[in-house]
Amino acid sequence: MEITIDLESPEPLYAQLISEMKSVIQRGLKKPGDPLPSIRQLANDLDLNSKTVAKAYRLLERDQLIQARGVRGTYVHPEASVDNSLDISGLVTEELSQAVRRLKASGATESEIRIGFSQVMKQTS
Amino acid sequence: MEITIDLESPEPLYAQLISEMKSVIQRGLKKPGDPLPSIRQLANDLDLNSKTVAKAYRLLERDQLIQARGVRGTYVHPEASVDNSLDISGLVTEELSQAVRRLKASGATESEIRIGFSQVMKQTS
DNA sequence: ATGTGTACCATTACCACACATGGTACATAG
DNA sequence: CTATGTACCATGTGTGGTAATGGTACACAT
Repeated sequence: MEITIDLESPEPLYAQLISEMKSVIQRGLKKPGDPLPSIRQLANDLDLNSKTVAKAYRLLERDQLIQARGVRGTYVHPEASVDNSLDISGLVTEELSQAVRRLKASGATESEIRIGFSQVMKQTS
Repeated sequence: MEITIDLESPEPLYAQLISEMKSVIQRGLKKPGDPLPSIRQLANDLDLNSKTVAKAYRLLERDQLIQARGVRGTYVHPEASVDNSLDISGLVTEELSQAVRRLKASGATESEIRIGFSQVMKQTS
């Protein structure tokens, strides 16, 4: 699986793992339908906690790059888009920067925007 | 000025002061054009730091509730709207909750939204 | 000269959050 | 029976931001 994790990097471990997995899939080392190592297996190989690997798998699945078939294991998504069309991270940045730009134009302070944001996140949770 | 500040409250001191000032103005205890105590004076009376009072005054002025005439003191804004029409705080909440709602509908996690938000705030500053 | 609003510099304390870890448990396909 | 993904419980650590403090300085109206 040619995956390396740098414990010294400021980049979160789960994020590193996501990048590595994306790279493996997009370079064709693993093709749609191919089985992937189990969470516990990969955690053991990379010397990571299983929860960390599970988090990476969970996000990769939501981005349509892998497919968790429950008890039957995890596989590369049958329609894994090499150019991930639904880039949720980019969507988040886009949507939020528009909102922030509008608010600043209305005279809102950065502090107020931060405070309002945390309030909104408290309510909706 | 009948203003009380609760040092034990989780509510920030400057926020408490803003609420109290709004109450005083909207109840008509201070009418448009009336002079207000100076920053240092009020800070001394309430036993607060002058920077804290200055912060409250600064935000109140931006909301058109008071009017700072520089060296000549601070006064209740001539057109202090009892129902503050340009409620920036409300605008912030409105705009942000819409954005958050859209993002959640797209499958974004609360964590991702928080991360994206802080990234946006870093860039725009 | 005095007091005004304002603008910098800085530090301290606190709190929320992300990150990562560990343990346990469950239903189920093989 | 074994291993799978998943879901809870919990803990510790580090980081970043807010809040509040203090000091100093400036231009200026009275």
